[in-house]
Amino acid sequence: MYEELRSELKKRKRRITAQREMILKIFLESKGRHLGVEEVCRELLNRNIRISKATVYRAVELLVDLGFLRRLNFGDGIYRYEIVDRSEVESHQHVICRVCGKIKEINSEMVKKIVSEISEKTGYIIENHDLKFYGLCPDCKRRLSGG
Amino acid sequence: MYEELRSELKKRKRRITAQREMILKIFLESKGRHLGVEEVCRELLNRNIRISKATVYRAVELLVDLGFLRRLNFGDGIYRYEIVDRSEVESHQHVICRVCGKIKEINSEMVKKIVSEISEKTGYIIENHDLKFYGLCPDCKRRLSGG
DNA sequence: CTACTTGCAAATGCTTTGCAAAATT
DNA sequence: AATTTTGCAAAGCATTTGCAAGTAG
Repeated sequence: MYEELRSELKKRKRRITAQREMILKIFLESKGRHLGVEEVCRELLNRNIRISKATVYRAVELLVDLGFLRRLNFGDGIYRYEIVDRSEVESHQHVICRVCGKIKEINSEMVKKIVSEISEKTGYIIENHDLKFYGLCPDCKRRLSGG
Repeated sequence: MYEELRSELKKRKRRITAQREMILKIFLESKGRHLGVEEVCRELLNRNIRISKATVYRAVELLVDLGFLRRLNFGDGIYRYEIVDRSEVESHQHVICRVCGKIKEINSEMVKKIVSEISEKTGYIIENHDLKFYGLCPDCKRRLSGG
């Protein structure tokens, strides 16, 4: 993935820097997590690396542009990012527990159907989607009903 | 709807005020639109009513709590709100044009199926969802390909 | 009269930006 | 050497909050 980052940067005449590679590394090593800028900085500090917040903001924006990250918005006022897995054929959706905030990723078989239904009904070309489901995770369900 | 607002406010021992009713009125008269706080203030000013932004923020939060409004997040850093139509049996989804920003509401028949699929697969109790589809609307499609 | 609500201005919190110093090409 | 990137501090912007004055019950 680092090689791909380097070649993308070259293609766009942007520079290869240690900061950009480290930030991508954090995401590669945190698969399945959804990190905000603050958390990226914390992960970096855990590895004894200090990169300024401004640089992290600029790097994640660039990484989204280059297609390495996807920007997520769970409605808590913080933009979070996740790595885009290029081997992933299907998209995934997020299921979020309203009590503990835990996020599960799933892969519904129905999504392709829904997308073609919508594009037929509306005439839009659907390029992208953002599907979130909110509710109670099994643990919180148990905790709340069990006592 | 105003009567329902009054009775909900009474039930929760919150006060009935002209500001709260006016803000609800704006939404009732803007069905199908997705207003942010700034736009609500502008609509009020169009009617020669001045309500402070702080009050609008507090009112929409209350109206969401009471179930009259739904908070939306289209990822542009602004919370928008839409009226909750209680006669509406089905939920609706938003289809957003990435060029002109136009938002179409649709009602997919597949949503119920996807929700039950997800709740089976994950064990979550799904209470709510937020489904957005991004792409090109027919107009922008024509404009972009046609020249 | 009491408690809630409003409006203002200030504060907050995330994100962006200007600029000089540092790093890449 | 030229140009981009970084880090810092300041600015920006939507939203929230403290508080005195106003209003509903």
